[in-house]
Amino acid sequence: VSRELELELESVEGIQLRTFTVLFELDRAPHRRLRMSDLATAVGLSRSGLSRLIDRLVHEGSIERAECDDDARGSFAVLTGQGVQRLNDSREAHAAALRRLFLDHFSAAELRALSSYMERVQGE
Amino acid sequence: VSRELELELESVEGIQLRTFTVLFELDRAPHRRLRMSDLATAVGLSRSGLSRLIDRLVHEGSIERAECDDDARGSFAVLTGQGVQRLNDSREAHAAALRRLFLDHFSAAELRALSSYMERVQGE
DNA sequence: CAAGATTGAGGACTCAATCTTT
DNA sequence: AAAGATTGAGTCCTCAATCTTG
Repeated sequence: VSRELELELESVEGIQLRTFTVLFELDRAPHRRLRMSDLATAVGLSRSGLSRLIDRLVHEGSIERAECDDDARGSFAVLTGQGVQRLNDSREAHAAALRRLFLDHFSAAELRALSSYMERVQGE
Repeated sequence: VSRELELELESVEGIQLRTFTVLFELDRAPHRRLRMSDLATAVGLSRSGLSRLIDRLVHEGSIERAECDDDARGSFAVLTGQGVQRLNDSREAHAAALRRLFLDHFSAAELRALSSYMERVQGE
C-alpha cells in the first residue's frame, strides 16, 4: 500500500512520500523547526540519510538550515515559506490517495482494530 | 515489522529477506526453476533488479542460470544443491523471527481478520 | 515491431570515519 | 571520551537503452 501511495503522490504532485513526511513533521513542530537527529528518528531515516535528504530539500528551497544557539554542535532544519506552500499543495492529493488506497476499504470499527494491532507490533 | 524481520534474519543467518524469498519461491516451483520475469514478479522486483540479485546469487553458488528450450529468449534461474542447503539452513530462523515479531502478538481469530484486511488492499 | 533479459547511468540509503563542540 | 552532524565508500534498486529472439 505504501508503495502505491508513493507512486500516486509522485505522479500527481511530484513529491515523494518521504519528502512529504519530512515537510509534514516540520510543519507541526514548534517554529516549524526540528533538530536533525530528532527529525531523522521521526521519519525513520539514519542521521546520514536524513542529512542528504535535507541537502536536496535545501537545494530545492523548501528547507533552510539554522544553527542552534544553546548547543553549537546542533543544527535545525527549518521549513521555508516555499516549503509550507509545497506541503499544502500536496496535502489534498496525499489525503485522497490514502483514502482511496487504504481507508475506504474499512469501517470505523475495523480501523480501530487495525490501529490496535499495529500498536502491538510497534518496536518489536 | 518486515524491517525488523530482515535485520533478525541477516544477523542470525547472514541472509537477506529478499534473498530468502527468492530461494523460497524457487524451491517450491517445478524443477526448482522459474523464468526470470516470473520470479521478478513473485518477489516484487523489477526485471533489472532481479537480474542483478541473481548475478550475486550465482556468484555465491546458490543459483545457476539455464537456457529455455522452447524460447531462446528466455532464461531460467535454477536452485543449486547449495542453494537448497542455504534455504533450509535459514528456514528455522525465519520462522522463529516471524513468530516472535509478528504472529505471537495475535490470536487465531485476529490473524484471520488481518488476513482478510490485507486481501482487500491487495493490488489497489 | 513486441517480448525476455541484461547493462549503463543515476538515485537513495546505510555503515564507518571524521570534524566540531560538550 | 561522547554526542550532533556531515562526508566517503559501497550496496541495492529503478528507468531507459540495448541486444537477441519470436
